[in-house]
Amino acid sequence: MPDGTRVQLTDVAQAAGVSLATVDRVLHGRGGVRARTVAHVQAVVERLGYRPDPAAARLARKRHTRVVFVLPSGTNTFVDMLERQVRSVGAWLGEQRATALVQRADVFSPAALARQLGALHGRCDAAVVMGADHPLVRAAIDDLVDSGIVVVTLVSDVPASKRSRFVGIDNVAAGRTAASLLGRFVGARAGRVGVVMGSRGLRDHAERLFGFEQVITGEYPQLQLLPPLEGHDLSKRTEPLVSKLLQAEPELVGLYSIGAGNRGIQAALERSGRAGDIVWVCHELTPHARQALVNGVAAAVINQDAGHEVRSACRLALAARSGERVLPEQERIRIDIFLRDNLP
Amino acid sequence: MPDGTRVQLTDVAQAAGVSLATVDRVLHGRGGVRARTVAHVQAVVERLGYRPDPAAARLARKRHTRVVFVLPSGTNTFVDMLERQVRSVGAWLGEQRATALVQRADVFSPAALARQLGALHGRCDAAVVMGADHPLVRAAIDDLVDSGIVVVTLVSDVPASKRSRFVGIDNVAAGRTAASLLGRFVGARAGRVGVVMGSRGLRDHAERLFGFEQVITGEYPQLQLLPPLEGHDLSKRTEPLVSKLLQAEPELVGLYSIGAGNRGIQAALERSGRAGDIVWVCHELTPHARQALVNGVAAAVINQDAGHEVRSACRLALAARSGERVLPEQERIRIDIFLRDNLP
DNA sequence: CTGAAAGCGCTAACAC
DNA sequence: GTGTTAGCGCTTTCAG
Repeated sequence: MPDGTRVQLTDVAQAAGVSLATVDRVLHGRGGVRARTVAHVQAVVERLGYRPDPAAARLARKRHTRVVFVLPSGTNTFVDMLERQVRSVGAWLGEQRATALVQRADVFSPAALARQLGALHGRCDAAVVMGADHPLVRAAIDDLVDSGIVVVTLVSDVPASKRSRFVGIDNVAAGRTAASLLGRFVGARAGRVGVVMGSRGLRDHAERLFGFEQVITGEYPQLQLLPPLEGHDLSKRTEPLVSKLLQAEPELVGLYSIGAGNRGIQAALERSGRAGDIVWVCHELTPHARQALVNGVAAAVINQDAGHEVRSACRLALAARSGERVLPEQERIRIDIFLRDNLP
Repeated sequence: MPDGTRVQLTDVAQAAGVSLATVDRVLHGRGGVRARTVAHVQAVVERLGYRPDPAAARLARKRHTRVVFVLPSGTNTFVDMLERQVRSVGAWLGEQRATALVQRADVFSPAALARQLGALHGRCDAAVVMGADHPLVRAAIDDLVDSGIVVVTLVSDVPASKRSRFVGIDNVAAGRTAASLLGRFVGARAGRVGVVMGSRGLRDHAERLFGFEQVITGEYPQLQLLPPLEGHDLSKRTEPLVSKLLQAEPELVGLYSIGAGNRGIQAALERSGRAGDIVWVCHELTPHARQALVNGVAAAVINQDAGHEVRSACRLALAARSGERVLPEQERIRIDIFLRDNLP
């Protein structure tokens, strides 16, 4: 901040010896400007440390910024929570001259997801994508970015892509957290620990498993980790898997559920009569998980705040387009731990 | 929303049969308007469901909104973190046409705090106050509010006052959370549990103690709660207190530290050679608490996010003045639980 | 007590 | 390729 007064567009235009419109074109990459002029203006912007006034920009903007959320189809409660959150920020987004919209896509089919992303060209200004990390998906994201669409990944990252940001938690750390909690809650008892995941193919699940194994094998030698079961995030499939596990393993002292399908797991635990005795840790504070916590069936729930994630994705998507300031600390999604006592 | 288009100031003015300026005066309580006109305009605003456009309002506003944070003086690390956060949102506030400033006050002297609050009249538009809940303080807050200053309480509430909002956590729930964590971490071992607090006079400390006692006595009968020690939030005083406690109580299995002075507690625990063996739970993720967690001296840290609190207080203070929308979910401060594995 | 009118800093037509 | 200019919806003088 060279002097007391904020530097604004007119200052840049004057210093660069061009008009407001030209500066605006450069700043928004609208094209139709000589390469030399572009470079020159950019240099001046840089030198003067120009930052657009977000209030003025929003006020003047005619068209709404259209942001599309692409979420997994299916019956996942957490995804429904995300969708509800998108709806509930509608009015707030309206005030920022933006509109959000949810589309569902089959995440288990990368080709379908990629096709759906491809269809977004020209139909939105920003896309928030929750999907599997697959070469087809990555390519589709890169295409969107190349055509000027801002892409933010949500919950599960596609790190090799050109997405501008990832909104979600560090899943390795989340797995470690689950393990520490489970290990300490089990206490001195020795025994076996089961793991149920959606699929090894899902990046976030694999990462959580990795972190969980690290801590259990490294720090709780009295606990023996059983091979993970894959329940495809469906209660219909997790319930029989866990029932069978409970029968086969009388020594089971802990259970970690990495993905969805928790209603099935809860049912199996309750039916076995060993609920509360087996330390069960799961993810995402859905209404069912909440109830399991209150009933003492679940010992702890690791959560990522759906509302925070949606707001954060929106802010980052808008900021990427408008040059508005982002507060990194505000956008960091916490690994929330919920016990019966600190439920919101 | 009666029709597709947003209702704006001109609509209200037209419907009320007055000018823009008059509507503005009414909306901002600037006075100089006949009581009948005021009532009429307010009715129209209500009927039409008018909401000001925040971008336009901010752009047009000439004067910056001045918000003053009044924080406890002394050497409390958490308070320093709050102050640092205030500093770090300066640029962001600038974009909203606001300026924040920190003052320190002696919280242990209600009279001094009240006097300092009194001195704020005419020197700011909003005050964010962290202070003891005392009749003098309450009266000072009410005076500020009566003179048109927005008051937000921070961390420790003054519920009987006219403050417009409280930003902080539910401290009873925080105490319960600490107890559950401590109880489960101790496991099957029976023994005694110590408590160190700043003072019984501090509302937040008393509430935490209440929640903690509830859970320990109700759910962990094998744990015997010792009478709380008061260390005035100073390491100089907590260290000898805890040292003495450790000598007197060979059966000590858990320790809950409700307030500050954690460096002293950590030192005492480490010197005793029983660190890690005694389950120690404390509050606020200061650098020291963080280190204690990493070293395994502290089992868990309950936290309220200083950055979140400061941003939230600012948003609420500004929104109260401008009629801007607040997202209640976004302003809820979480009771964060940190283990070694989910540190930010 | 009330109204008219000049901006706030940027965007986006439209003109050159 | 580049410049001019009319707003965006509110706040705030300054007249009446």
